[in-house]
Amino acid sequence: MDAAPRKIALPGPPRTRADRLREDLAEEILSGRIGPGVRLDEQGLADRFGVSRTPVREALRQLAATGLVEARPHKGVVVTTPSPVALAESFEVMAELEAACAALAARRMPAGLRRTLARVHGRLRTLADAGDPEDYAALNLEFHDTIWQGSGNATLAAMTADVRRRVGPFRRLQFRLSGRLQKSWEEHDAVVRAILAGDPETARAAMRGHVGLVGDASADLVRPGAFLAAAK
Amino acid sequence: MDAAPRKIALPGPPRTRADRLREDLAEEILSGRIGPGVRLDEQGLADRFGVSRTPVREALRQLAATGLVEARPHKGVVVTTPSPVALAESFEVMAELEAACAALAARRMPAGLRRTLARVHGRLRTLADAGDPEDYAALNLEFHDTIWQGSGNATLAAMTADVRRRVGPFRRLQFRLSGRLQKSWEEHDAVVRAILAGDPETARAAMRGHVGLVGDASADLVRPGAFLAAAK
DNA sequence: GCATGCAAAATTGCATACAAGATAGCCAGA
DNA sequence: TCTGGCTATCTTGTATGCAATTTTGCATGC
Repeated sequence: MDAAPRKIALPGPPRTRADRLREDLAEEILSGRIGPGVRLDEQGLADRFGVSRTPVREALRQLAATGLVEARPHKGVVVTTPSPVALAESFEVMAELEAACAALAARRMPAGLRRTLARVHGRLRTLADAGDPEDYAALNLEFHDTIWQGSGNATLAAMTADVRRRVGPFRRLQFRLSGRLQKSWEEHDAVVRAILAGDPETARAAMRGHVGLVGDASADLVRPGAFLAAAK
Repeated sequence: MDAAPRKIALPGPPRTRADRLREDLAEEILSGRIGPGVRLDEQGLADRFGVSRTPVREALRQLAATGLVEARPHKGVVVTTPSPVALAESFEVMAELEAACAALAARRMPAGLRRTLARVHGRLRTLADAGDPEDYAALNLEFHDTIWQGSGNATLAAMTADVRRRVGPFRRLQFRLSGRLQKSWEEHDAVVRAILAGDPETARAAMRGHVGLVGDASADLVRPGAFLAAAK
């Protein structure tokens, strides 16, 4: 006999409909498929996902608690439209958090992660030379993730990753701009040197400058159209 | 005619049962009245608050999204019991956030807030001399809040206040310890001097040291009994 | 005495029904 | 024609009932 289970038993706990809905909606929002200001109709979502309103409401409430959507009593929920000021503040927070990660990493990043960091940094150099914005952006995330891990503070790492995810739809990735890849790599290089040298404050300053530049804390980095799309 | 409304019209929007439940439960958890590890029974809460399970569930889902409670499918909701490691990490995050606030405040705190800061600082001096831990703790919060506002970054200020609130139940306030008030005030003094002098990095370092000491990032600052109470 | 398996109870997840508040459209009057 | 208010409709908030899963208790066998 075999009777191999038709459904592959995933390791995770049995997931509920509301959980899946929450993740699906979050993904659609963060990917930009559902833009800021769009109203999320409960019955509409229920129909679309083939469930009742109850799990939809629970998913929306969780998203509201994380700030991804805004819900006002009896007035429905809409995808959050951050003000330019709020966006600039988020970028500044991100810069400070990333900088803190770098500083802590400089103090206590384990040898294994240091080697990983150096390796990723080296591969980024190749991609920068090749001028490949797509792959550079992907590996760039891994670069930062390595430093988050290197902070030795999972809570801080999670917060940093979360803020970065949230501002993601509003960043304009400038990697396509001529020379931006090279400049980014040089900024990375300063961060890597400081971390490997065990110099926290230099690492912090270098990282803050790097992130602050990539997502400069000014209104003009808002992705054009994001707010227009939000306007009803 | 008068017909004065019997219910005072509060400025806020019409609140829903789930909202009130969420706030009430959050308050009970953060105040320590509902300790870590305590199971939150849906029907029990519904009976206690005189509502049905539906708003209770929505409140619990929101609390779960913020990390105050943990919900596993079909297994109920329990008040989050942070591990000693997670707690230490949170304290470290708090120190970094407070330090970032101080650094930004040193750069751009408006004159009005600077005067407020100086005034609060002066009153704290009086309370420290008088050796009044209660009032000192209260005004100490105002001291920090002034700096949060002074950062000019409402997002950062909110994050910092939130982290502080969450670790609140696990801090052991050492203001009662002899000499602690004086030492705290001296640390404050270094922060205030750096902010008023417009020296961001000195302010950052001073604040990090201050917060790091008040809630020292080591396991022994966990309030004794918090985990014992959690043990079922 | 202890482990194992089954059944019943309890609890959570979801769907449906109803209530309350908000929005929109219409009609009356100026 | 425009304005004000009223009603109809729609959406959300809450309650209730049922389904699904977990847990508990007991009986049975070793």
